[in-house]
Amino acid sequence: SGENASIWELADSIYASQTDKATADYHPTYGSSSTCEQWGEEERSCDSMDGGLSRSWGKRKGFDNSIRNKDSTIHRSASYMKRQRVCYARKSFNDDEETVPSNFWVPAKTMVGFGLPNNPITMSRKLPDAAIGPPYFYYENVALTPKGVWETISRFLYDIKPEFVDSKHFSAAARKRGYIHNLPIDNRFQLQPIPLLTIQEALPYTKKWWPSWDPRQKLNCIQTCTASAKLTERLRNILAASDGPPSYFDQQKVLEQCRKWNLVWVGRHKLAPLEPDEIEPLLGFPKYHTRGGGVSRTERLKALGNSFQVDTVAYHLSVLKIMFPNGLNVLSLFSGIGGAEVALHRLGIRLKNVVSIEKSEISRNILKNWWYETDQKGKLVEIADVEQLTNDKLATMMRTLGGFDLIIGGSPCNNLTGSNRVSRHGLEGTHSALFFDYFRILDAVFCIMSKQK
DNA sequence: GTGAAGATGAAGGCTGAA
DNA sequence: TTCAGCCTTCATCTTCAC
Repeated sequence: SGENASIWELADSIYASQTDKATADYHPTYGSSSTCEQWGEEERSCDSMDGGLSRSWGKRKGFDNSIRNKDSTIHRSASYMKRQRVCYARKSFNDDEETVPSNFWVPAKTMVGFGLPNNPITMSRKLPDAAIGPPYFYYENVALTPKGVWETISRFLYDIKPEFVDSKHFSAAARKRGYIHNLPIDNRFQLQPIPLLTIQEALPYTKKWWPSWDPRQKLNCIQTCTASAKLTERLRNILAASDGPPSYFDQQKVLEQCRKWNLVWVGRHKLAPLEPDEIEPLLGFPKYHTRGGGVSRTERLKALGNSFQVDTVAYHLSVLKIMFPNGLNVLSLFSGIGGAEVALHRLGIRLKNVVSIEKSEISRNILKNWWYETDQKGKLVEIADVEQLTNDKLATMMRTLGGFDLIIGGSPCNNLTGSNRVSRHGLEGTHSALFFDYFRILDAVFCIMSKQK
């Protein structure tokens, strides 16, 4: 700790102190003047809409202005990414060395973000001028990316530093994610009912069969793949082979698979993976949210594995309720099965107009079904391809709707997650490069709305 | 064509002992 | 302070049965 400590170190420290019921008297200021200057405040101006990148794209430190006039796909080129990396290296050694700790971008171990419902942290943060809303935006992705990814994301998103949160604080399952947003952080509140925080509470039928030698209280991160029936059968045979408790060796072998595949105890010697109906409430969705419409179990699991943890996101979005008593116009990018929409709805925030961009037809149908089932009064516009949302279309749409109050989404993590053994290529990866479309659209919205003021 | 099953590790944070 | 060992991770691809 100390003056040079990162906000997460401070948050960690405070959280630990509060957990220990010790007196904590920290009032750290996020982005104090020195830090803010170091990270640069960019002039918010919008001279033109060429490519919609005028607000900050061409003004990134060390960024080649010639790039901004090229096709939007240019940002995915290897040379561009190389330039970015060089830019970062230079900046980190020259500009920020003194004020930004070397581990600044490492998520703090407890991952409590700017506090939790039962342990709110009293702090204020000063956003860079260019980032101050409205409109408000909220960006999400996996916390444990290859090195350098969050620095890049943060730099594009107006130098706002990410808030890392593990959803194990909101759920019985872990989900380590980073969030960058320009929302206020005071007076957040939690969704009701308060979620059940242990496996045995969330899945009470497992309690009867849970052996004393399985110490798990929390599930690991819910992913897109699931264990096969044959694997659980093999584990059953191992366990059934011994009369009494299994040997220590067998216990460790079984526990390794339990952790790897998030297996739970459903009978004597019987383990099973989580079913979609069980995952939905763990992630804060209504039960059967992804059911129906001919969606297979595999597709449901994949869609759920790619979604938000609703309680976590809703806690961050809760500050919008008092700010927008009449509801919100939402631009939802990479919507998936509608984690953002469900979070806002559960918070009691009216959805006036939602423009949703989602590639998967299955996910679009799930969101559409939820929209009608919950009797939404607003209008839902679904778009399949993010690249089809050109800046001209965006401008037209915003004129019709009166602008957006919230731009929210988590871009694909396929090339960032540690689970990917084949193509963990960072933001250069085919899927994860779509982050730059998130930025392109966000920046265009900022520009259009600043013109309208 | 569709869905299930199985094979495919590296990266990076955390921890505790030296 | 260092380092070995431990742990976790919004996945991808091929094969095979139906």
